[in-house]
Amino acid sequence: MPRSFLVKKHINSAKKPNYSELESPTVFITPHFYKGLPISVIPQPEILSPAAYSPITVWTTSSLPLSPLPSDLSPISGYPSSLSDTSSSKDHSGSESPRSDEDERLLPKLTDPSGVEAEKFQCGLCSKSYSTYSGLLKHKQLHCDAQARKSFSCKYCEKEYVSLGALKMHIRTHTLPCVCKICGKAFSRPWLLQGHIRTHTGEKPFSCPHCNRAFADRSNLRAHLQTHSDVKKYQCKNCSKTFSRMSLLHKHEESGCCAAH
DNA sequence: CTGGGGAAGGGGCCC
DNA sequence: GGGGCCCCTTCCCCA
Repeated sequence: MPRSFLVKKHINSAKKPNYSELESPTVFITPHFYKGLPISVIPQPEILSPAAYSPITVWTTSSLPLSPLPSDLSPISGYPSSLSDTSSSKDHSGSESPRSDEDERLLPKLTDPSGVEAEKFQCGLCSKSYSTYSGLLKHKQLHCDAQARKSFSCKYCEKEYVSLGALKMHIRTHTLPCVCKICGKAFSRPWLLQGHIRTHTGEKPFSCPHCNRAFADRSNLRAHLQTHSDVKKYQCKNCSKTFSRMSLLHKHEESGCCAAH
């Protein structure tokens, strides 16, 4: 039985990214094709839209909450309403609604949680003030956002990145363009899919030099090699006991060793 | 309960 | 700048 607990499956439609909507050609790799063929991921036009890469708007009024932001302003437009739950990053609903007039009316209140109707909208970068939100928005788009383009925010979750490339890489974790043709599981990167396909083929290219065990994943071999080592890599600060894995050390600490000292 | 294996996520680096 | 790879980390399961 393959143990792929962490794979984002497309079986439950509630969490299934709509690939046709994303216009993202998926990458199908079968074991038959896998060997010898380079794996490429076709860029996804949808995620290259300006909305996906709107720079972070810097609010120095210290009053504007992170959420909700108007969809046409927020760099994270379209992400689920349950922001506080980080797991929601996997729950991209794809429901994007254009900002309504009501949203526009709500904006001044968002900038002023004190309850006092805000009269001014101040630019966090140059301190210029505007009587209307749209005025501030125009100003920022025309003058000041260029200074804020150091940051790129994901449209599906609240994560931010300093480079467009890093953001693109991250967005793949939402769009999952690499799909296993055998079982339909989707992955963010081709080599993740490759590793997954090894679970189907049984291929284990990473062999332990100390025993006859082989592994499909290099990191798992590395973890295994620790079991051959007398001195484990991860040591408890309290009892000096060593562990082959950090997760084991964490388990040990959580089990009460640290509390007992 | 502990240790280890399997599978996968994701950031960073290098070409 | 993009893709591939490396590495670390996490999670779950099982013996």
